[in-house]
Amino acid sequence: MTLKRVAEDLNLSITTVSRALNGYPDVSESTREKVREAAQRVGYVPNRLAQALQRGTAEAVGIILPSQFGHFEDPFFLELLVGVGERLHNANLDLVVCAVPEGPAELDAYKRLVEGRRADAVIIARTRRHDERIDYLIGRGIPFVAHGRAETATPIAFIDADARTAFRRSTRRLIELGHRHIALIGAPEELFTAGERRAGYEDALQEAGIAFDPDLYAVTKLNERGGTTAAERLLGAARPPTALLCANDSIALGALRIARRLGIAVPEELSIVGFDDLPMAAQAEPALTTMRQDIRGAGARLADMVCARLGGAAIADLQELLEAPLIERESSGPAP
Amino acid sequence: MTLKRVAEDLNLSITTVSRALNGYPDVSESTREKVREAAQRVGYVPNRLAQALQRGTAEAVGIILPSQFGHFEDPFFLELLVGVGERLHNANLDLVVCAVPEGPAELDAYKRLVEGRRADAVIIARTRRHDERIDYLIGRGIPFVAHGRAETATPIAFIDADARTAFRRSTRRLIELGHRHIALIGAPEELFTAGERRAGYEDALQEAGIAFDPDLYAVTKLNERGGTTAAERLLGAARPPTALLCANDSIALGALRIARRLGIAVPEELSIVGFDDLPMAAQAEPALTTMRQDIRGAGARLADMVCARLGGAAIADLQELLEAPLIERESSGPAP
DNA sequence: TTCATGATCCAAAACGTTTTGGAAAGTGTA
DNA sequence: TACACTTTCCAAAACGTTTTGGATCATGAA
Repeated sequence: MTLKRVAEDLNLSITTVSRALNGYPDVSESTREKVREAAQRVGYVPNRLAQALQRGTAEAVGIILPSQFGHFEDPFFLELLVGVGERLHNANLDLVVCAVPEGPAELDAYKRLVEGRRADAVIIARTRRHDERIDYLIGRGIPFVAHGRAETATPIAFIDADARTAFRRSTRRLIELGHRHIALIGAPEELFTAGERRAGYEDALQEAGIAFDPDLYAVTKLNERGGTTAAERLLGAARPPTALLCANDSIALGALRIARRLGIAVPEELSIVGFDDLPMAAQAEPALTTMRQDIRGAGARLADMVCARLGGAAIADLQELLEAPLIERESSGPAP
Repeated sequence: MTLKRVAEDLNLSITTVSRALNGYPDVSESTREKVREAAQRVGYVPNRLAQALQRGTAEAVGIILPSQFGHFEDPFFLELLVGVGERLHNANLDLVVCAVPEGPAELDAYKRLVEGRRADAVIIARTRRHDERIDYLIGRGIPFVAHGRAETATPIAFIDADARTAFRRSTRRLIELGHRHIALIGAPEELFTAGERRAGYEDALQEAGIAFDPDLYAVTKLNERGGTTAAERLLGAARPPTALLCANDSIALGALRIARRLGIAVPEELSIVGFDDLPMAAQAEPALTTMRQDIRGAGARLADMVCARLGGAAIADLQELLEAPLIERESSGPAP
């Protein structure tokens, strides 16, 4: 059902029907009412493609989901997606999702999305320190908003958890509990957040006068398997740590499993702390101490920021750092 | 960069440029090469909105994600999404995602999506026995594919796990292990799959000459909390069951937690069986016996089916029932 | 020479919308 | 009456693509 048909039914011009429905003042109230009624009756819904073409804007934002995430990271992404999607829907913007394997295909997908005018802006997540996606987007002048920061020449719009502060606070708390041998299972170093987490950890160590010990530092993928292998190595060392700070809840859950397998009591012999506060963190046995991130809320803010960006807001006003408070549960306690 | 600009650069008509790029035979190889080169050089990417408008097809499929799923069900949906998305991307179709709260807004979102020509077809998941979404889509003649079945007057295209067979097999296995008091924590009865699961359970009971006992049947939401409350009630009864068959891994994990809290040993005193084989099922303590569903694979098939449907395939050829084999892990064993 | 044939190319219409720049008719004022 | 203004409407262009239905020209056959 098109505008033309509605216009013909009413013996009006397409122009008038269009303007009646869009609330222009140059159409009389009586015809406007007639048009509304007719449109309603025949079930007229504007063709968004035609609208978009005419307006020169797609009324949509794109997001890529890297399809080979480890399973245990998934809850993070879906939460983000739901947060973003719901808010965008309210703003009458569509969300176009591409699932592509990480790698060159990913960049290509962004290109298709925006240069093919399918999306006006994109959202990217899990930023790397040097992120070719961001370089590309900046180079092309494509509006985007990131979940996570990056090292870029020009500032970008982002929302991110203040992981540095959070990790400093958690480390300090562990020190307060008497721990001196605190290991960090960090994220892959190409991720921006990896540096933040490590920096926070080192900040607290330094404040307490504890030297950073490379043997107490491991790097691994942000999933459960990464947690198991890293924890296995750290806990098998000559002088094993009494506390394990993990970049991620998934990693922490993996560590928890290894501890159980090795017969190490948590938290009596070993404290474990995660990050994200995934729903399953509270369900773990023992319940996981972790730093909380409101992922769905971040998604909603991300959507708001995309709208603001499309509305011409300055990038400087679109940079948010969110608190990640420490939630102490059963997996952490005083040093043995 | 538009077709027009490329044409002007080359002193050719828009028609010729278009036809050159689209491989029509009525353009000479030499000009085709020139056009290709020029398009490449200036970074021409066709405007998909214009293409879509002209072709009368959106080249996209829609999917709704009901935004208030319980957290523990999420992995299911993301897996499905990734499976669908990846395959659609390969078919050069976009995936438009809407996140809306369940309820009337959901139907509205479908309407917007397809009547606004934003999507050519839609995918729906978690079908209900009488599903107003399906009625709507059939009524409007909108192509769709469902993950899950429904009771409809006309046949629909679907892919679904054969839960009835799976539950029959699992129940039979429990009986084989000596269980006679087997409880079922079923899904909300408006879901189509709820009936299937219960039917499979009852089939096996009947085969073994065991009467169905309403006191051993509970219904609950498909999430972890549902599992805890239902299990609490069932296990607190006068003659508690020795085995718990759950509609879902999430429910099973909730039940597992309750058993632990009540000091009931699993599997020595109580066997627990789930459904889905979520990644976390294998990680549970004890590892969960469950029926496996290849969710990502189902997503990929779903995408294939949508393409087939858009290509004019008959609905009768687009109905698939998938095996859900029993994966026996640590949470089930002989009856006490 | 004439005519059909093929090989290349192109103008224009169409998809459904929004917007521009009036036109027509009515109303009040001088 | 003549004029300006307001109200209400509309034709046509535009967005970027695909497709239809030729047009043009060279080639070879009759």
